[in-house]
Amino acid sequence: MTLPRTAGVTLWRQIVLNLERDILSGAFAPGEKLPTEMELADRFRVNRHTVRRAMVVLQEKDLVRVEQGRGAFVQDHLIEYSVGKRTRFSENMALQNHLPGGTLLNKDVVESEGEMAQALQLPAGRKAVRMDILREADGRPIAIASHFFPLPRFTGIDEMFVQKSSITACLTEFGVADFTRVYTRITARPPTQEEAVILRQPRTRPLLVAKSLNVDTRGLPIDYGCTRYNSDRVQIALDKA
Amino acid sequence: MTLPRTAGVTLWRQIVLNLERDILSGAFAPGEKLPTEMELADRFRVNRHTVRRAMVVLQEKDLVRVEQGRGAFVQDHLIEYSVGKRTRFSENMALQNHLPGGTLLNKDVVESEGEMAQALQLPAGRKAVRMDILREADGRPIAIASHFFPLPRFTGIDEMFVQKSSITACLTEFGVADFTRVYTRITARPPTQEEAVILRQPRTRPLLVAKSLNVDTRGLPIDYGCTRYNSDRVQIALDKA
DNA sequence: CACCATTTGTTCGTATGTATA
DNA sequence: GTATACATACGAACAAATGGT
Repeated sequence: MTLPRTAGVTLWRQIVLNLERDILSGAFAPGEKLPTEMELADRFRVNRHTVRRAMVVLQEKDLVRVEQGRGAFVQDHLIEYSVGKRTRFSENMALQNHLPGGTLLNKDVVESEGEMAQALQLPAGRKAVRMDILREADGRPIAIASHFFPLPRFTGIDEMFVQKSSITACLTEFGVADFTRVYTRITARPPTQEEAVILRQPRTRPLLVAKSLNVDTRGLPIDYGCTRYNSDRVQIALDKA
Repeated sequence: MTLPRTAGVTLWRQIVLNLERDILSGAFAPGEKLPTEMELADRFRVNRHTVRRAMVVLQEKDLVRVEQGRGAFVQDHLIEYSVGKRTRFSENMALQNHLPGGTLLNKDVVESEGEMAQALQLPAGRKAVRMDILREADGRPIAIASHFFPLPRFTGIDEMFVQKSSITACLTEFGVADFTRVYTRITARPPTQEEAVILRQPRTRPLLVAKSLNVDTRGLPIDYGCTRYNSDRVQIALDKA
């Protein structure tokens, strides 16, 4: 394909429009790898730099994402993770027609310490159950959630989760009929190697990190959590509904 | 300093406790560079691996952040950027005793297109004013905000911002007595080279990206924005107040 | 642009102590 | 006691990112 070099539109802009059309029309499917920059340069009969200039624009438009050494990929549809007073993982996924999943990666009893102790108002010396859960949607990993439940109140919740595989269901068993989100604080950082492997994402893509506290109906803290989302598949939504 | 190798505490854990104490006591100030891994290894008379192991733990505790090729730094206090129905930059900073600042980086008139057009409900062919603003707190850059105001309603708002340097004040002049946040969607991605330079951050540290829509009291969309926060200095807070 | 020193990141291999069956 | 498994600790080399010349 040879692009007209006479019209009032620069070559790189024509390439942008061309690829934009192909992506939006579905000729390149979401998640699919685009041809390499050299292949595109050959196809449009231009220099590779001209293609690169177009790719920068496509990235700004969130239509593609480029990974050094791997290639350019059509941006996947992002799962919207809604955060509000009543945030429940399963409900959240169901609302968007995603099949929720959860695997217990790790469980442990830890000393009260640092942020976790402060959030749960745990005095020094008291302990908490830590559970690391891999969150999945449609069979694909989307987040690693570390939850801390204060002891002795929630003794055995880890064993129970293996059975029920739902935190909400477990809490109900412990007499927590309802709970609400007190706060959520969101940051971003690169993943550790382990996190990248578990979430099946390149180390160059950041994590969205949400730290949150849930309390029961009496206002007692019951669950401090730190959830690390794959930022290629998830966006956090705050709708004022 | 030689660490006891006989006690019931492993070497790397002793190093964690040692550095933790020095950071919390202020012996290493926030933002300061720690000694290199080799220097710490010499100081504690251990192998570099043993120091690295301790650093992993300190990172998990959010006490330090490590940058390849540069070193390890004591984690700075994070500015909390609160997001809610009534989100105003200046108020937000003032509440936390930060001195707010804003510089107009760039202004432009753009065709309605993509997400922006959809959010502002702008038909094809209509235009909008785009303003890129560098947000600062205490003189340090914390975010780049791109705002889109629909035309013709807000003709000249860019000129006005140069005078007033406050979006809220400009909107008041245009008869917008009050406005509210309809939604905020948060993602994360690596910065472009330009963004990294402007925000004075390494390219290895991610941006927090918040896309948001504001409407006036009649529910008409007036401002679509895409704000890119330096994730080393800012965390987004959602308090249920 | 290339080149270099500094610093962190990764991967081999090796040795040792400490539980546990 | 012995065998096995696992975590701890050290050593050397190389890769990758950064910053300066």
